[in-house]
Amino acid sequence: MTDGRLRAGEVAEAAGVNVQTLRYYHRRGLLEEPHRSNGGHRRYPPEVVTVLRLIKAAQRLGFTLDEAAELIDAASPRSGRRGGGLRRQAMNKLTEVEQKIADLRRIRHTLTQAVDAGCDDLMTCAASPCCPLGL
Amino acid sequence: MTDGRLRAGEVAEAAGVNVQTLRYYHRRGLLEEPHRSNGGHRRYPPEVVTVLRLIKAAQRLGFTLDEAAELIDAASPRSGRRGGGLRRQAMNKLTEVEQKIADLRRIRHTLTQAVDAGCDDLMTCAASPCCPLGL
DNA sequence: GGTAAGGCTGTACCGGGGTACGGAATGCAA
DNA sequence: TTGCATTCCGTACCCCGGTACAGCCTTACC
Repeated sequence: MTDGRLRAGEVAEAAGVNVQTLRYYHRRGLLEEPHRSNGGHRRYPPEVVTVLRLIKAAQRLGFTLDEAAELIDAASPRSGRRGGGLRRQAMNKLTEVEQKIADLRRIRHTLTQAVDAGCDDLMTCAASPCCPLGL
Repeated sequence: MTDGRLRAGEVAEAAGVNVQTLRYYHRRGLLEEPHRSNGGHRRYPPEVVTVLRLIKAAQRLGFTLDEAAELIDAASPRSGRRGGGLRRQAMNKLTEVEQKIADLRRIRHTLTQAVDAGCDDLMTCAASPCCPLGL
């Protein structure tokens, strides 16, 4: 039946995910259950591939799956609370990312100090007053 | 018996970890099993608190528990392969941290673009040729 | 209508870092 | 010595993001 609907394997292939991952996303509520064939096989509309790509893009941007679900929900035309959702969440995430960068910079600084101190024995280093780890 | 040895709860309290976490670290091989009382209770030497603080510091620096175990092992005076271990691992981790910072900067860039685009409907945004998410 | 590829379900497992529970035994102070 | 806090041990469970397997069923194509 060439009705434009896709089988699970085709969706998975097109989106670059595992078929099991599709089921996992259904369980997690990230994807709606599609219509089934008489035999119980899922027949996906092609749009689901875009949704999957969105999820993957959100993950790359540091969103968790729950956050990705919220993003998709906020972006859904069927969602009552349209407008501002995506933008607001992206801005919040931007703040988180800034914070992570700052944290990592501090970590980098500490590691650099540890390397520069030529500190090669943690117990001795930890006991010394100049220990960059601040124990 | 005031012999300077600490009970599990005292160690946990001093190091700011859960008592269960001590047992977990023993299982993971991060902490040596200490001497036991006649009744089988662990009596820790005070130094173990420093080791725990080292583990926590290593975690803050982005090391996994396995890596922390290696660091402690490399730092132990009883370890045959002293010298260079800590420094080398710190340098490796430094490279990883630099990479993470670069990744986050790219993410920040993309998020900024998404916010600037005022994109508030993912499906529409994804379909547009100017979509910063690059779907 | 046969057959192979693909899909269905439930369940278990991975790794990382723990936390919780229950029942018995110990430790310690009054 | 009594009584309460603490610790013991094994085991199970948590979150996160999946992945794997077994055994059966459907679909698609020849």
